[in-house]
Amino acid sequence: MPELPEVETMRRGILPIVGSRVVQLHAPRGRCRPILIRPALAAMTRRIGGQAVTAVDRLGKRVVLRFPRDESLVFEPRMTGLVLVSDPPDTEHLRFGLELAGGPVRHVWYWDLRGLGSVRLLNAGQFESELGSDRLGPDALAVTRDELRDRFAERRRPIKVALLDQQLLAGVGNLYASEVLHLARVHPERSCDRITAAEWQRLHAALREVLEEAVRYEGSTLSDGTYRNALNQSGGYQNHHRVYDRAGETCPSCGRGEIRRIVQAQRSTFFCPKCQTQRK
DNA sequence: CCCCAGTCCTGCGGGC
DNA sequence: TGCCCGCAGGACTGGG
Repeated sequence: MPELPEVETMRRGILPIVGSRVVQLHAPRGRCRPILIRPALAAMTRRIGGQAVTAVDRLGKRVVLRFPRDESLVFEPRMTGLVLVSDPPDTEHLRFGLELAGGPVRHVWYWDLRGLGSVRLLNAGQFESELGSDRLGPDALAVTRDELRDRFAERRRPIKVALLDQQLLAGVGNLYASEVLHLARVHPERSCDRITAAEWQRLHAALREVLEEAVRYEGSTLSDGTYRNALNQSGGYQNHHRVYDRAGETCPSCGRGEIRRIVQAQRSTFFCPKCQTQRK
């Protein structure tokens, strides 16, 4: 499940396409259901055909290709999407392709096993209304400590659940939420309005530390093997998870607690009951 | 404001 | 050996 580190790795992998022109768009037809591609290829071609990629950005968990006239091609991988410049894992789940000229890269592919993701071309107005600051919080790697506290502190929701809310903070998903809370020694069920100043400080530091380290390792490839970088290679951060998917193991921080799995908002949370205390 | 269940989708692994 | 079921969870929706 691509979160900030995985999507940032995809973004860096396709950076060499900046300056290349779009020759043709492709929508390969496998046997699976089509994903959301909007607008249809003909209209998309009219708007960006022949145009050069001016930048490759990341917006939370999305990869954004910028084109002239404020057009943005937005790849949203959701659970199993990959943005690739090399051959995809298979052709069956290949969903979208961008044929390029004038640079080192011939194709950008969008591959998506489960097909929950999407590829959308947005003009400036659509981009602002669908992905603007009203809809998406500050990036988890750019947020300041005060901003983090101000946006979260009044809310009466468990901090783990709040961290997954992209409107509050963009980029954190289920895996890194558990990792960040563990490093910050904050219990996942703690209500935001009961988190202390010292804990906001630790949370802010842990966000940076975990996400930056995960970016250095090019993200996490879980046992399902789905996530790959733009060159179809596995990430390395899965070997550095402290709690995620490690229920029953001994906590690597304190060496005493046994990592527990609980369910919050219908998703797994992993934490150490000894390091991460519910009450102060 | 917050919570919950359901929805999309596919592959995999547990249980029988 | 094969089949069914549940699970994985990002983003969204509808109802309480």
